[in-house]
Amino acid sequence: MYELFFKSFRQKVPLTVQEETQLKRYLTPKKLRKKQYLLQEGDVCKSIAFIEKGVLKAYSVDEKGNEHIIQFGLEGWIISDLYSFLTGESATYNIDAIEDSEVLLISKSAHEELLREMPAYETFTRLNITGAYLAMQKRLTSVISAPLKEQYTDFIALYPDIVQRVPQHMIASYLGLKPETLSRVRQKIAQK
Amino acid sequence: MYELFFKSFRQKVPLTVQEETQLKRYLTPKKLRKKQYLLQEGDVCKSIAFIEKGVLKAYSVDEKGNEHIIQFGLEGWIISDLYSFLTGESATYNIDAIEDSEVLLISKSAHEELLREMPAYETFTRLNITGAYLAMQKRLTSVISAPLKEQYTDFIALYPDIVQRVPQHMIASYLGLKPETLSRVRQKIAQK
DNA sequence: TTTTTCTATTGATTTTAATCAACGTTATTT
DNA sequence: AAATAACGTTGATTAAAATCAATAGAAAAA
Repeated sequence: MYELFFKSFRQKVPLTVQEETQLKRYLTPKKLRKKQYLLQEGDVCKSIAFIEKGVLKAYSVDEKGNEHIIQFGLEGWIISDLYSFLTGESATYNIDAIEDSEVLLISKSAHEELLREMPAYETFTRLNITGAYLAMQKRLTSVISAPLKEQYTDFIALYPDIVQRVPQHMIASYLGLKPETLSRVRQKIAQK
Repeated sequence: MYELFFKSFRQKVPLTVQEETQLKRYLTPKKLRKKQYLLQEGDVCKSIAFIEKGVLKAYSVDEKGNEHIIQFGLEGWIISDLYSFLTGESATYNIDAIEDSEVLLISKSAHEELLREMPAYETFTRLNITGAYLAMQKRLTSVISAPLKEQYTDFIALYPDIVQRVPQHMIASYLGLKPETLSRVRQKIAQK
């Protein structure tokens, strides 16, 4: 249940056995059924979730009821409404499971204590957020500059596993377009 | 020349006088004329820049020669091609000055040494990148979900100072649309 | 199994943004 | 002061994506 978390941690920062034992006490495992919410818009985000197994999505819903997916999360990724988590304001995103999933939760108090008391955890956090920032910057660059076809081909090149496991209309939502449009983009790509 | 940097630092993390003195040795001030490059695509990004004065922009250029602005930087902000800085690969962004500007440069070796030796600096870095992440996430949400009018009104509400100091066609570029289109969006907003 | 829901595709039409071109104004340079 | 470059706007046209509607297959639930 904790293997992936510690593997991922050690890849970034060395960790002693004592630290691992200590750290484990701060983690709360949770299982999610497909479609189950981890967080609902309006609630306060009480924890960061490390994904041990499964696929989740974070998304907002507009006035018309359309979902806009801001992030997918797979095994080894972290998912959360970070703004809500850090500020205590109510969440603007929903998070739910696309498949049956298992996550490790780190509560706010756990997070703060770990940051204060375990330097390795701060480094782990810094590296995680840096990686997330770089990934998002790449995505944003693509959205504002690349034509649709490239955006989609870039996406499948970068995240082939997501394409396998997630329905197309969700990928369309992630790319900021309608399912019909993505279907047509795919058709055009296939012709060549 | 260093006031804003230390003010910004102290707002995030407490800093002793000794630490401040030590830190100052790692900072290299640099003045930039309007239009002067801080970084050119293809070069390796050798430093992070803290902006003491002025306005800069980071942007990519596509095959057709169009600029796509990924980030503006004002006083108190940090600007860099972080991916290039961290990996040593050549930069995909250009950075140049929109106004005459003054920046403080932190080289890669300085950055690494500070991270190793000064815990306050790691915290400062973590908080900076977290803030940048949250700002970019908000922007990305807007790009994939909001209609153009809202994107623009959100932008002017969030960054009125940028609107004052930066030509409109650059704001269009930042929003991922053509200057003519932004002009028409503004016209429609004004009618109401 | 049968029903229901979810999913991807296609067609016709409307809406939206890009493109191409021209123009007047304001800033910079020389 | 004159010349040049940069900037913002407007118009006409083309291209791209959203919308509305219908359909068929696949997956999940009853």
